[in-house]
Amino acid sequence: MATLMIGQLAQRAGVAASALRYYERAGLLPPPARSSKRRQYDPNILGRIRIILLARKAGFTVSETRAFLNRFPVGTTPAVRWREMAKKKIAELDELMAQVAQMKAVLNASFNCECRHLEDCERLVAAKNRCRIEPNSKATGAAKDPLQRLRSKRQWSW
Amino acid sequence: MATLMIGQLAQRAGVAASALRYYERAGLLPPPARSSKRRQYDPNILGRIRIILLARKAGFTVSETRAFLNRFPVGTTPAVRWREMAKKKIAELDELMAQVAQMKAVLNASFNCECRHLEDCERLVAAKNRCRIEPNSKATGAAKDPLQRLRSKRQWSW
DNA sequence: CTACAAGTTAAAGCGCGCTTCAAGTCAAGG
DNA sequence: CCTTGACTTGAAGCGCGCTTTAACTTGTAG
Repeated sequence: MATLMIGQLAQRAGVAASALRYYERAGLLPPPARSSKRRQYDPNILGRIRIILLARKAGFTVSETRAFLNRFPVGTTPAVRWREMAKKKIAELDELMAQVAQMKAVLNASFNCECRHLEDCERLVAAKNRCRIEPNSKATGAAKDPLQRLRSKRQWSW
Repeated sequence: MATLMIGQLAQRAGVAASALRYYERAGLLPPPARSSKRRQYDPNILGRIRIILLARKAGFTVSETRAFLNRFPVGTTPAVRWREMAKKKIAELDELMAQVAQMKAVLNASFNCECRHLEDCERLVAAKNRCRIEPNSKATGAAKDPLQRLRSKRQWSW
């Protein structure tokens, strides 16, 4: 019955209050009622938040999640919306998997040489021999942004 | 014999001149000789550039690539350096694969409901029934940053 | 009445790998 | 001499998903 303030809602949903404000700005959450400027949430909104988090877990961007929520013709059932978007997302994920597999191939196939110094490798590479063996060096046409980011901590002070 | 200006080198290496300057600042490429402020490259540097690009293709960050090039005890052979770093990177890639697999699982298992409206799903979710089925909802302890980015073009004007 | 906790906004920050821009320098060709 | 084009630098920009900060307002407890 009682409405929730943003902090309480955030706690129940397991996200930061700032994230909820962000979702509101981004059009994922409807602007709630206010009591003297403060947001007063109907507890039912938790269902929606959980769906948003589910979409994020599935790999959808915020923008895609917004599309899922409000960009389909009215009457389109959630299941239909989801299946349509999931299909595309799965295709993207499959391509990502392929790129990752390619990286692993490069990791395993390169520098199986016995050069003592990097300079030797450089010369071999230049001479088209291999120190590396890019498994199949036919133009793979990889996306410019292979994946990017598995980053842990930064350091720029070497 | 003739030295190369940055534009020519960039063309031969298949990268942008700005990238070469960036690599220099980042410590991947040694500062070349200069003729009236302009960089004059020994063509042999191409070997090094190709190695840098190979490392990037393998999924190493710029910082990791720098480590590969100059952070090992002198005398460590390229092969040993590579294998050590590749081992860690492969572990990271495997975790990424696992996360992607998890996403696919969520994509396939969710919204297999027959709700007509999202509100129905929200209520079901709230009632702990499922519209979604997170396959095994035991705490998976996923990293906060699942993967991120498969982004195509932006739009923020919805 | 006075603190304090929690809310509010707009704007800036982060991380990564470059790219792009502004403003200037310089060499060679006509 | 003047143009043209390639180079130079430092700083800022991009994209994403929030978080953080600064500066302020409010309700509530004591």
